[in-house]
Amino acid sequence: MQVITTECQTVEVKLTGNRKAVLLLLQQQQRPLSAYEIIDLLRPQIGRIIHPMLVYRCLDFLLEQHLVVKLVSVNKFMVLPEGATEPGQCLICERCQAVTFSQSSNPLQQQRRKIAASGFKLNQQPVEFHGICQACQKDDNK
Amino acid sequence: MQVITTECQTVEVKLTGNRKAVLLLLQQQQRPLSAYEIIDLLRPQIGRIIHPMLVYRCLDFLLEQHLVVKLVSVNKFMVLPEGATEPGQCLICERCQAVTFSQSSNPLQQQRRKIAASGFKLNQQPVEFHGICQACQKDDNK
DNA sequence: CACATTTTGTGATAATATAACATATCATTA
DNA sequence: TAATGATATGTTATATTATCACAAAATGTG
Ligand SMILES: [Zn+2]
Ligand SMILES: [Zn+2]
Ligand SMILES: [Zn+2]
Ligand SMILES: [Zn+2]
Repeated sequence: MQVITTECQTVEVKLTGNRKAVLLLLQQQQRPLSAYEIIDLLRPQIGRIIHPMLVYRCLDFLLEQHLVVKLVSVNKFMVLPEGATEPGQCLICERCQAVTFSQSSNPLQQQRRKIAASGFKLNQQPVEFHGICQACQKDDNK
Repeated sequence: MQVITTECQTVEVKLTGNRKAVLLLLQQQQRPLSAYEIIDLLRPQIGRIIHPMLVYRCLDFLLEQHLVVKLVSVNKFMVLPEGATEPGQCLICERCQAVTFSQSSNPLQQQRRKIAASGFKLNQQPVEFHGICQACQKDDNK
């Protein structure tokens, strides 16, 4: 057993070797990774072929523990940045794929409460907004 | 050339046979379909094998024209329901996969303005919220 | 018509994700 | 400690979603 302190909670979880490796990688990278990027980055560390199933199973576990979030619109996984409270929001640039995570701001929290009041039970994953980031807009004007 | 009147605009587009078939199917079904569901449903109508590429190309065109929206978190495509103004929001049930489209309500519009003011240029696709619908919650309590 | 542009047809392949089943490890208690 | 059940891992195969590449056909324009 091992105590993990995250932004939103202190969890006591059985963090086996594989699960720890996936979590550490995501913590090091501080950016969203696809399952297959995780496989490629982990192979040198672990020193043998890693099957997709193994990584997906680790990710499922880490998602259940709220240690990791999935960006469902781009099929990538990330740890919550330092100091983040759930569930937050992400701005995803469709040009450069940059992802900016931030806390849910007031209107979004209000929207979530409104949805909850209607009887729909929201999950705890970030809401994903898609568009073009400021940098890419500037590039377009050149 | 052909004039199409949608919820948000009247577009004059060249709607070729394939594109028309995909659009009509989505209009008939009034629910989100995956590209491969579209292929399966279209085959009997068209009478020959339809390649994925063909369907994805039609969908790309219809997306560009804002005749269709993509639910990026579940890889499905739908026409906007009668009377919808863009960009709207969707509630997606993770248990039964039911999708409920609705207009962006006030707090969400406010949130969108806030994001726009920060310099991020949002696209016109619906924002997708995930959770468990009321019906599935009731089922769980049995 | 000649020519450029757009659309279509088609095969191959990439990227993402799960099913199924055998084996191994861990936890509980007889 | 040995038996047992629960959990985790290893592995192969397969399902699902999406794009690349290139040739042929249709369409628009002067
Ligand atoms: Zn949490
Ligand atoms: Zn960008
Ligand atoms: Zn539109
Ligand atoms: Zn449901």
